[in-house]
Amino acid sequence: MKDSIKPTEKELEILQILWKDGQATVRAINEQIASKKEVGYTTTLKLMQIMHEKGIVGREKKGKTHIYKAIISESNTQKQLLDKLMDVAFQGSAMKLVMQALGNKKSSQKELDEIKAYITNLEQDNG
Amino acid sequence: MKDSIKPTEKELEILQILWKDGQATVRAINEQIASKKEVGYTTTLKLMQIMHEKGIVGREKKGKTHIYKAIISESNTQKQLLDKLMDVAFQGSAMKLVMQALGNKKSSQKELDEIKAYITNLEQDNG
DNA sequence: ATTGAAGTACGAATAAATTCGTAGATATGA
DNA sequence: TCATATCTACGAATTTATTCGTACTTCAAT
Repeated sequence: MKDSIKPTEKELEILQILWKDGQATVRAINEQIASKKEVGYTTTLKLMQIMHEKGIVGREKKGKTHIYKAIISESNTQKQLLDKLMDVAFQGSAMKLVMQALGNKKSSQKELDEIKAYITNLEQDNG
Repeated sequence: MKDSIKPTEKELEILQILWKDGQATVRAINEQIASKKEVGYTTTLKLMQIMHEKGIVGREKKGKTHIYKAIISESNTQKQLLDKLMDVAFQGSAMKLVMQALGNKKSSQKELDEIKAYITNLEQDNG
């Protein structure tokens, strides 16, 4: 559970793809990223090598190619990032953060209902 | 409403103090920051000068001293940061973010109730 | 007027993140 | 086998953020 690594912004972009697809080659990831904004293949490669050094991703050799997958979990990473954001921008208050997030966006009735249900559930867990 | 400036982490630390206190001198801010972690006066000064150049903070001369205050609003900045986090870590879903935030922390009954009330309120606005 | 404490401006060192070129290794099909 | 397309490794340039030293200015108290 010790997961105090903080991925940089570009690293997160890669992680999101890995979380979504389960695993991927450098080329596959580079293609997805480059479809939004031009970026060289070796740039992505280097990033992934660094992430590997840091222990953020694992890899396995298949022929001459490496197949990567995320080592740190999505939810754990999300938790870390939320905690940090709470700290640096919401005076440490999770509630302020949640309210701002809810207010931000026109949420659909369905989404709001889901959240209420989720909260009710939390309350039951709490006792 | 145009507020597309993205403060860095250290800038945010300063902004939080300005939002909290309304206004402050470099010295006052440096003292608050330095109480957590040693940092030179001119470091804070430089940061605030840069923020001034960027238009993040305004200042007014009082004697030989500048009195600073935030130009960008707290809630607008929070919104930007949340949007970005949603993008880079929650596959763009506000709901995922909110649920994760709620689940993160043992929230008190009272806090959860506040949120439910807030949601009910939103629903009434919507429909 | 002089001096010292406290301010500002500014250049530059350092650190961290991002980007990419080049060299060399490896599989594959002609 | 040999050419070539596709990989990896790695050094290094660039960019952005952070930190601080030094020089100069300004106010206030003697």
